[in-house]
This record gives sequence, structure tokens and C-alpha cells, in this order.
Amino acid sequence: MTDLLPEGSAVQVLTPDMPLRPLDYKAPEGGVCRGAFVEVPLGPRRVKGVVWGPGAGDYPLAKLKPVSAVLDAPPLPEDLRNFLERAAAYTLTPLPLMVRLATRVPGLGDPPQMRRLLRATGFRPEKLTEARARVLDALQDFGGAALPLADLTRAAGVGSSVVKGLIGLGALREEEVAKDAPYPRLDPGRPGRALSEDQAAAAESLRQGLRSESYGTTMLKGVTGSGKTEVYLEAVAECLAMGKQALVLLPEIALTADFMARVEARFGARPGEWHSGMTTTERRRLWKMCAEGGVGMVAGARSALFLPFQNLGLIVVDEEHDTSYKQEDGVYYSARDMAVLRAAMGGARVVLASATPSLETWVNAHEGRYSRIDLLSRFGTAELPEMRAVDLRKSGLPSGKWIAPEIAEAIAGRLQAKEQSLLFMNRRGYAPVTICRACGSQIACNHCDARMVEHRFLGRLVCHQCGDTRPVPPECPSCHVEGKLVAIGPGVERMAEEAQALFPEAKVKILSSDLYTSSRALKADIEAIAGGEGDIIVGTQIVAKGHNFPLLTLVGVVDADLGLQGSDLRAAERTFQLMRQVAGRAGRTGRRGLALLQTHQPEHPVIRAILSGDEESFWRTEAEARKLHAMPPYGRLAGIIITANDPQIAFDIGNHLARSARPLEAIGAEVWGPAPAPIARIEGRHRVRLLIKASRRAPLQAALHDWLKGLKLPAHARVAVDIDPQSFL
DNA sequence: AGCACGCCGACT
DNA sequence: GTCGGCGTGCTC
Repeated sequence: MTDLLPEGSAVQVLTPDMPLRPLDYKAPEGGVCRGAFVEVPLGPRRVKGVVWGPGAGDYPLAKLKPVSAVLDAPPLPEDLRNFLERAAAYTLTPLPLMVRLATRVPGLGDPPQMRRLLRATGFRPEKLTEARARVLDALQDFGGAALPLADLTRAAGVGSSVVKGLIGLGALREEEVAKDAPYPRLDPGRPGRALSEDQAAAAESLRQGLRSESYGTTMLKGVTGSGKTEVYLEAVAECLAMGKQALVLLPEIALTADFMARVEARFGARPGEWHSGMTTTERRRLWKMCAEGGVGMVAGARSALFLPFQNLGLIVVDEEHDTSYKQEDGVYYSARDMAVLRAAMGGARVVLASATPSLETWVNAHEGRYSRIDLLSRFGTAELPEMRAVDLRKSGLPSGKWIAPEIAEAIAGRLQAKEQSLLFMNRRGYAPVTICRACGSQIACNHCDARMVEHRFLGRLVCHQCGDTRPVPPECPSCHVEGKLVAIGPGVERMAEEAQALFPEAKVKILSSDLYTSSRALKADIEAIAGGEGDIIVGTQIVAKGHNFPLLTLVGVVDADLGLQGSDLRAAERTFQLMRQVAGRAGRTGRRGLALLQTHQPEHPVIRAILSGDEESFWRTEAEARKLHAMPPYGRLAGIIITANDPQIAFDIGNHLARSARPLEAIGAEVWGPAPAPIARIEGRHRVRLLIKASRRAPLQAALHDWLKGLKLPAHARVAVDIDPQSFL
């Protein structure tokens, strides 16, 4: 391989666990490959590193320390290394930080771990007690497969002594199997679900794209229930049949047992999974199998984009508009945009699937950079729920009450018909503000600028920014008057309280991310609701993410105005998407659903577009407005986030940068700020932001690089770049 | 003078 | 990210 760097030569090593610039080392005996995982001496200790290429030569050769060990792990493939370099350059992230995203694998160089499995030998012992028979039956039930001890004893309902006894008698045999074993093969040849005419046409178009063996992105648009998943799984099938790997990115919350089961139904086996809830053993296995070709399809959250696929043919970004694809925590990137970059570099196909695409994607399709497929609802347009606005100016709700009579009436009807209703409210907790009636002050977080939100279930105040909590105090913290604190405004918990008071006999369920300690518990509850549990469901964002609730026929959006006002560039788009998504919950089983939107501004263009069902006109209007102001995607934005312990220091750096913005002026970019960042204080660290606006064609990254490269920062201060920022408030 | 603590910068 | 060197300031 040309990738081998000869023994004794200088090699450049990245140390992703230490955010350092790359350092040179001496290649070990036998040389070392580019991309190899190594251990290198760094000061007094040894750290993990990745060989990136020949030495930079900026350090005397004689002083170089040798690489201490080459780890027994698949090297980072060349195309992944190239992708990481381009992604780092695009997002202006230091390369080691970018590489870290691709190398967060525990125990990479460890010797292969084995695990013990038990298999029936076919020998049946003379004294076949009932417990022994259950063990043998359990193995039979698993198709004669080999099982680990724990699974076997659980399945058979026996203790381990019974199993050990059977081993002694020769009825069971122990087998050692590597934990990092290939995944069961997915069979693309199995018949898929019957597709409607337009679904079949869409699938064929995606298959053709794959057969072209060249890059291309397709926007796949279709409302919930139009069969998007079935259609893109046909693209996955084609990809697998071609012997290539497929990646399906999902918002974390959508990685449900339901999705896995659909894949299993189609291909006869489950895909590899990659998300935050996995054990270290599973992570290492999937990582290695990606590199070795031992897994065909991976379903994962955004970081799965950095797995070392050997032969990636297709990336599906499901719910591509979902804001959780944008990482804004240390490294700033959009998994959707990086998916397109990775595919473009590797000649792979991309499918961006959504019922409500992001404006960027819509414009890219509109201007011909992406192709576009529209799926009609399986049952025609009659399936769309009936949508009506409830004008809050006319319904005369008393203060402290949030459910209008029109919605209450509709709920009553569903209760009689034994159907489910959903009240949507995008605010967690009981009340967003706690105010003192004596002195008028609001309770704020001690670490952040945010107001504390009362969570009555927990009996605590919670900061939604840093997560800090404290008990609800008996007296006002600023004037110390007792019993004058009142909760102002609605949250889901308060909605649930009101709904319960209106319908004392109904079963009210709350679906809010903060009420769950694990995503498993949340998923279990979602499945229970889908199975018909609960009469009235009160939920936040998380109900809007593609779950199927067959008995749900009414959706009441309690405050459709949230997000319409404010200076957020994408507020209108978000509200529009959310409304459509929530409206998509209602009536998927044949009965026509009803969606009621409570609003103070029924004549607002976003509300009107939602109610009219004319989505294209919404996007066209929104695109025109963006074009007029040269805002994304017709212009480009970059955020500069300055973090320091002291707000003054952060502002000083911001002001210094704003005054020395020569390289930005040279490309005609505008500099706004410094101003407090969208989240001005996180865990005691102050954040200040500059916003850069440039034209679409301007070389923004190069200018930003020039501008920031010489910057000397005081200790504890940080500057990060957020290309194409999403949050503005 | 001797020691504790905290900050800064080197690490190949 | 982590460690050690060194400066500051406090105490004996």
C-alpha cells in the first residue's frame, strides 16, 4: 500500500483527546499506515493518536520520539480522513476536534473480547427434569441458536446451576465467540411491503440514482403516512444488493423499536444501531464492523455520520428538517449538510426525507441542485385532517385558562367515541415564569440568565438552559415575603391539570422529555399511547416526531403563536413545520382527523398557509422574504461565539474582533455585534456572539480563517465559529 | 525563608 | 486534557 510510511521517518500524529496541533513522531519498526491508530508519548504519559501523514518537518528530526505502539484496530479509511479535513475546513473546527468525532470508540486497541455462548448438542440426558427440559426448549425456540448464559437462564426461567448441570451431562456445549462479530446479513431480496403506484415510482427513481454510482441528493417529501420509510428502504435494498453500505440518520428520539421492527420486517434482520444509549461493547463492535464491512445498514443519530464505513453507498437523513441535526456544543456542524458533503466526496447518494423540508433543502431542490420526489398521501388528500383556527381574541378565555371551549367540546366528542385527543404545547414544566406578587421580581437561575421554570411533578424549579434545579422556595428570594410567589403562563403540566379538571373521568397523560430518565422509558410510554392508553395526551415537541398513534383523531395546538414573533430567522419555518407535523398526527386510520389551532393572529401568513394546506405557497413566500434580505440560503451567516469566565473579557475580545475585521470587509461581509449569545450564560461561563453576514459567493471560510488566525486569547477564553447558525434568539 | 495555591504554557 | 514550573502571598 502506498499509504505505508517507512520505519524511522517522521510521521504527523493527531491526538484527538488532546486538542493540540498535530505533532511529529518517528515511525515505529515496520513503518506505519496513514490513518493507523497509535499510542504516542506525550509529556509524562501515553495518549491515543491517529497517523495523519508524513511529518510536517517543523520540529528537529533528531528530537522526535518514536511512536510507542500501533494499536490493533482498523485504520481510519482514506475517504473518511479526507471528509474530516473538508468538514473541519468548512466548519472552521480544529482538525483534532473533528477527528475526535470519528474516533470516540472505547477500547479500540483492546485484544478481541470473547464471550461464551451455549448451544444444544442434541444429546438428551436421561434425567430430563422439568427445568432441564425448559432450557432445551428455550434453545429450540431460538431456532437452535447459541445463547449467552444470562439470556438462556432468563428465557428458561431457571438458575445457572441447571445450565451448568446440562453442560456437565454433555447436553449443552460452550462456545467462544468474538464479541466484535459481524452483524446478521440483511437480505435485500425479501419482498418489501406492497407499494402504491407513486411509491413504486419514487422507489424506482431512487434505485436508478444508486445504480448511477455517482453522487446525487434527492429531497423525498411526503406527509406522515405516505410511506416515506418504505420508499427509502427500497433505496437501502438496492444499495445492499450492490454490496455497499447504507446509513440512515434519524433524530435521536425517532430511533425506536418501531423503526427497527420495520427494518427487520423488510430485510429479515436488524440494522446496526448507533446512538447515545449504547454500551461500550456495542459501540466498539459497530465501529469495527463498519470499517471491516461486517455491517450492511446502520441506523443512527447524527454522530453516526463519522463512522468509518468501508464502502458507503447511501445516506438517508430522515426528518431532515429536525433541529437536533445541528450540533451546537463545542463542535458546530449540521449533520444534514455534512451528510451531503460526505456523499459528494465519496460518490454516494443522499435522500433527505421529510414531511416538511427545511427551507434550505426546498430551495436546493427548487434551484435544481437536488432532485425532488413528492409522495402523495396513500389515501389521497382526504386523509389530511380538517384544520381550523380558534381565534383566541373571540373565545374570551379567563386568565389562567388555556383550553378554549371549541377545543373542549371537540375533546368531549372524542371521549364519547373512545378516541384519543392530543393537546400540543411546546413548553415543558408547569409554568415558564414564577413571579413575586409582593415585589414583582422573577425567579432566575443563579448560573444562567434564564428564568427558572416550575416543574410541579418534581416540586422544583428547573433551569432549562443549564439543568440546575432547586426546590420551590417558600418565600421570595429577593424580598423574603412569604406566600406571594405565583406561577405565570402555561406549560404542559398546567395544561394537563386544566384538562383533568375539565374531564375528571378522562385519563390524561403527559409526554414531555423531562419526565423521563431514559429514552427507553419514553419510548415505552409512546408505544403504550400508540396502543390506546390515555384519553387525552398533553405533549411537547416530542409528539411531533413521526410516531403513529392510530386512535388519535384530534389535535389541539394550544398556542400556535409561540415562535411566530421574535427575531429568529427560522421562527416562521419552525412553526409551520411543527404545525404540519402535529397535524399529521391526527386521523391516520381512515377517520378524518381534526386539528384546531388556537391563535391570536388567525390572519398571520404562517397560520393561513397551514390552514390552507398550500405548502408550496408558504415556501415560496418565505424564500422570497429571505432573498429580499439576502438571508440564508441566499446569503451566508456565521456566528462567532466567545466564551469567558468574565463577561467583560468576552465583550473586550468581541469588540477587538469587530474593530479589526479587515479580512471580512475585504469580501464585503458585514459584522454585527458583539451581543450576548443566544444562551448568554451557561454554567457560569459567559457567552458573547458576533454575527457575520456574507453573500452566497463570498469566500467566507477563508476570510474568517485569516481574521481569527493571529488572535491571542487570554487564559480561559475561547472562540468558536458557528457556520450557518440555527439559533438566533 | 518556607510553603501553599493557582495560573500559564508546553507537550513532538 | 494534564502536569509541572514558577510567581504571588501568607505564615512561622
